[in-house]
Amino acid sequence: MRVRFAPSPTGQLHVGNARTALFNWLLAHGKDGTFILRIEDTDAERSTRESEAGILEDLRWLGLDWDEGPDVGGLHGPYRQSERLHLYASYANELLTGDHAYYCFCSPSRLDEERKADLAAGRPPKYHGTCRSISIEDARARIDAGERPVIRFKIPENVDIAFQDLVRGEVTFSSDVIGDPVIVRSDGRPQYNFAVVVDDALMEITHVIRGEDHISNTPRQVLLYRALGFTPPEFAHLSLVMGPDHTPLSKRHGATSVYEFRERGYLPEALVNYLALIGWSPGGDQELLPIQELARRFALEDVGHSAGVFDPEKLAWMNRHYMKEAAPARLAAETARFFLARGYLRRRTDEGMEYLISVLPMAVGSVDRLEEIPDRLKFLFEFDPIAALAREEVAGVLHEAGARDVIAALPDAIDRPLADRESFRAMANRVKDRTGMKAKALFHPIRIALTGEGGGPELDLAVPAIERGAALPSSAGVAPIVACRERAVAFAAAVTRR
RNA sequence: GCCGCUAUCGUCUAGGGGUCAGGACACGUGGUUCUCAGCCACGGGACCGGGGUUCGAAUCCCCGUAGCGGUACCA
Repeated sequence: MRVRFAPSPTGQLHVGNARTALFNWLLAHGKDGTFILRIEDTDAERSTRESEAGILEDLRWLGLDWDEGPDVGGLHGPYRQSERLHLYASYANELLTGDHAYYCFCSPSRLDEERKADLAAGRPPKYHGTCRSISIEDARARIDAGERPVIRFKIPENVDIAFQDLVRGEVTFSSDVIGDPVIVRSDGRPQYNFAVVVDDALMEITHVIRGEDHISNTPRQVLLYRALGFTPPEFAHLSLVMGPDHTPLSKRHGATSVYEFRERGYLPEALVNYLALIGWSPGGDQELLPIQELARRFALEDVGHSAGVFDPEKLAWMNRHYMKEAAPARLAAETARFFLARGYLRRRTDEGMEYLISVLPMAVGSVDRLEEIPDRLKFLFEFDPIAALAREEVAGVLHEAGARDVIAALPDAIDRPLADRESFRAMANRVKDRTGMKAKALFHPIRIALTGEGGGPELDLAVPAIERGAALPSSAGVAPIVACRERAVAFAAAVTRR
């Protein structure tokens, strides 16, 4: 089995296309097949090397590695259509001499008028076949005289073209609704439908798995295979991914490219797992599955027929799951950039990374994305009693019975750094004895005094983290962290002054 | 317009002539003796409409309707 993913390098990798790539990859890996990456860059105006590089990077990030492709080579290369132009020219010529194709000199404006007339008359708009009868000798003479024709493929009249779609079953089109398609443009570049057929045939692709938007291209491709003397591959058309309003997923729905998801702090395994579940079900009740297991269970027969809505909430849920599963060291490596951006980390040092690793677990699992972690841990690096008390969330706690007493008792109770859970608990007990406050009435004021926030990670974890951070030398490259005692003093003073 | 594809909770889906129509996300309620988040438990919530076939249809067939795709010298 040989499958391929064939993106156009005209922008970032869209999650819908990533899903197509994933399904191909899953099939290849579940069936011991070969996964090929081919770059469809015949649209010279829109294709760029930058987006090609970006797409390759995104695919690798997702873990969708390929066996043959533009960068790794292979026996069926080259793997960029722009480097295969001679092949298309040669096959176009074959079609021309075999009377399966002809030169067409019709002007765009004439074509446009015909199309409008067809539409107005309620006919399917298609090429009228004006140039079909021009002999190849006459055509060559006109070319020599300077005209620049396109080459069209002859669609036989009045035949049904049927193919077996591995996800949808038999699909039939009448050739009468298909006009003779352009296969080579006037500038000599091949048109999509033609290039794909030549490439898929030459690359010996056995299963073409692609988006549903290609389903109506398939009949003309099947005809092309036959005219070229190739056996058509198996086809499978995947339904498209939609936005919540059931229109094609686009920028106005939020993030749509793999790159954006990566930038926002989604883990690749979360995106992969989520994408696999749009339009496919592994069966059973278990949805959280590693990519290898997805591959093991994947079957085209189980792929759904209808379009799926992309649900960022469910992706977020999966991302939380995978963040909790990820090793802290990996998480720290992935998250450091966000801490750097916020200034919480001034540079990457071993000591700074160790600190990150120690504090990350209390934040992970309560946020949707890595990007949100610094905010969840903001209390470590930013402590400003005045600003905190200006917020209702914090100031409101002062009205709770005994809150002011607890806050006043705090500085003296913290007679040494609260380096671990036990010393924090012991300190809390001292305040409890002194003020008579307990449970919420005790801990809530302690929280605002020590963190400046009304909510946040468990104090058992948060307080020792503050003290560990405060003990860090400046060489650790971590933004200065104020110790608990100092915090308590400053906060109590701010409350009194108020 | 024409051609094609599609149709189960709000969303992703399982099921596929007789099921209490199952699960997940989201939502609601409660719990988790510091909070938010999380987590746990419980709960509400669906077979597009109409015909047919059948003892019986969400399931098969037909017709509607709706959504999507195509109808390019884009891919």
